[in-house]
Amino acid sequence: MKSRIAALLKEAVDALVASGRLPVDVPALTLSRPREERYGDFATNFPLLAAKAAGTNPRALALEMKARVPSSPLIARLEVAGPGFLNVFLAPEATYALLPEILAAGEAYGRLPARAQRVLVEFVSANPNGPLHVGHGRGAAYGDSLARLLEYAGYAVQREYYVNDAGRQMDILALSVWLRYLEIAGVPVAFPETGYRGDYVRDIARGLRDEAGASLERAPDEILIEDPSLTPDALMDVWIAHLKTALGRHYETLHGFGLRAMRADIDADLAAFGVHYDRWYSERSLMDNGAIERALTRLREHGDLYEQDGAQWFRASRYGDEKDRVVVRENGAPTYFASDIAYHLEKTERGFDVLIDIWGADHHGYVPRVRGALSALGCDPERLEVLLVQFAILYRGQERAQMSTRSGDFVTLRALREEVGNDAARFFYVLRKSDQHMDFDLDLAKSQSNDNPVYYVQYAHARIMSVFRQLAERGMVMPELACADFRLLEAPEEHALLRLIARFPEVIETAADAREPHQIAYFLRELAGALHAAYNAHPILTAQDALRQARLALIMAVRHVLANGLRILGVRAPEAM
RNA sequence: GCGCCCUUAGCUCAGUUGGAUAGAGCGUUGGAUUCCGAUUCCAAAGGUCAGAGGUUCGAAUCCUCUAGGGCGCACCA
Repeated sequence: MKSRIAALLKEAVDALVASGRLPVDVPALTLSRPREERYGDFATNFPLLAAKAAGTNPRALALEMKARVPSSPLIARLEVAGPGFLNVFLAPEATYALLPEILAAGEAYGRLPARAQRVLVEFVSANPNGPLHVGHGRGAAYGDSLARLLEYAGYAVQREYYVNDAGRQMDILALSVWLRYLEIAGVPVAFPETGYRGDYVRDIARGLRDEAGASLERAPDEILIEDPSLTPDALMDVWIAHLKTALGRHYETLHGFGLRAMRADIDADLAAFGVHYDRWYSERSLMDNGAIERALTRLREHGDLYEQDGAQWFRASRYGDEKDRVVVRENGAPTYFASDIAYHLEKTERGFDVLIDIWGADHHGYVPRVRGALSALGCDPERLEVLLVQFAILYRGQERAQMSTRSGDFVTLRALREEVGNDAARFFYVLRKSDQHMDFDLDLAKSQSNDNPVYYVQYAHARIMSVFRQLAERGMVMPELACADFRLLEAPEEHALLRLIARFPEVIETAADAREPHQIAYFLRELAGALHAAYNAHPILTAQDALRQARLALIMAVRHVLANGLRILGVRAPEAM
C-alpha cells in the first residue's frame, strides 16, 4: 500500500521536474505514517524539503504538488497541512480490499519478496566452558528473532555459532574436570580458586569416570605445585602444562570429553529455547586446516604484519584502530584475534553479502580491529555489522543476582526458562532495544498476570480463537470470510484495527532494516490492545449475519498478523490459555 | 587519562532516522461487564526529553561543552 501511494506522489514530483518547476536533483520523497489520525494515513514532508530549490514557500509547493497527483481509487483526498505537509487520506475501499488479501495469504502475510542478499548471523558463540547464563539468553533471543525477522523480510539467512574450542579457557575446564574426576575416585584434592567451581564440572567428571575409568588418574601433587612467586593465572598455566605432560596423549581424551559435554549441553539448551543453528563453526578447525596461517600470510604480503619483542603484530593502527595488535605470541601461539581474522576472512569467502556479528557490549573495543583486519585483507569492512547486546542485569526482587562462570554462582538460561517459561523469557528479552541496558526482573517475568506483556498479546490471539470455537459450539455456520461486506466495518475501533494490520509489512521492513526485532514486539502489543478494545466495544457472534461475517473476517485477519508476528519472536500463539 | 555507549512521566521503556499538541505498559485515582473468556475495557493525574550553547522553516533526534551512569583500553577468550 505504502509503495503504491508513494508511486502516485512520485508522479506529481516528476511532473514538477519535467515542467522545470523543480531541479532534477530534488530530495528523496519519503512517506511516513503520521502519529495522529487527522493527519491522514500517509504524509510526506517533501514540500518542506524542496521549497528552497523551487524558490517558493512550502505550502505553495505542496498545493502545486497536490494538483499534480493523479486521481486514484485508493486516495479519498489530499490535504495540505501545517507548515507544508501533504497528507494522504485513503479511500475506505483501499483498506477493505486488504482483508481478502490477508485472509488468502495467511501465514505469508507480511512476508516481503525474496532479495538477492545472503546474510550470515553469528550469535551467542559463548565459550563452551560452562552452561549458558541469562546474559547469553539475551543474545540468543535477540539473534534468533533477528534471523527470523530477516528471513521474513526476504533475506537468505544462515545462523552460525562460533565455538571457541581452542583456547586456554578450555584447558582450565579440562583441569577442573580432571580434579573433580580424582575427587570422585576418592583422591583428596585442594580445588584451586582459579578453577571452574560450578556443579556442572562434577557432572562432566562423573561422565568421564564412566567412560575413561581409572585411566586418567595421576597424583595431583605432581600437577598442582605451589610457587608463591607466580600470579594465580601464571600458576594455572604451569598446572595445565604439567597436566598435559602427565597425561600425554590422554590429555586429548580429557579435553575432548569436556568440550563435547559442554557443546551438547549448550546445543540442547538453545534448541529447547527455540534456537537452531545451520552451523557450529570450530575455532580449532581454523588452526588445523591452515586458515590462520593463510590469513596471516596475506597480511604479511601486504606489509601489515611485523615482528617486535618476539611477537607478530598486525598494523591495526593503519586501519582505524587505536594501536597495533598481537596476532602471534612470543611463545608461537596465535591469539584469539588471529583466529578471528581467519574466521571473518572465511565468512566473506563463503559469499555472504552481509555479516552480522552479535556480541556482548563489553567487546565493543574489539570492533575496530576486526574491521581493520578485513580492510587489510582487501574485504569491504562495511559488510560486517557488529550489533552489541548490553548486559541483562538480573534482579530477584530487590536483590541483584550475580553471574560468574568461574565461581559457579550464576543464573543459567536453563533455570530462567524453567522458572518463567520460554515465551515470557523470549518476549521479555526482545522487548528492549538490544543496545539498551536491561533490568531483567525475574519476579515480573515469572508473574502470570497482566504485568507481563507476553500474556496480553497471547491472550488476544487465544481470545480470537475462542470466538471461532464459540461459533462452532453454538451451531453456527462458518461463513465465507473473504466474501463479507467489509463496508459494514465502520466503527472507529475497527478502523484502528484495519490501519494496524495494513501497516504490518511496513513494520517488518523498518524493523529488519534497523535490525530491531523489538519493533515487532511493540507493534504486537499495540495490535493486541486494539483487538481487546474492539472486542469489548462490539459483540461479534450476537451481531446480525452480514455484520457478524465482516467482524469474523476482521478478527481472523488480526489473528494471522498476531501469529505471524509472534512466530518472528519465537513465541507461541496459543489456541487457548 | 583516552575511547565507545547511555540519560525521556513515580518505575520499566518506545519514539517510524530532522516534522505537526513527546507516547505506551506498570503503579496511583475514578469508572465499565444481563452479551463472544474480566489474563479485558474506558478515563484522569503525571514532562524544563540530564543541563547549557549551536545548526534551520522545525531538534528528544544532528554538532560542541558540562554533569551523572555503564563498558572497554592484554602476548585472556
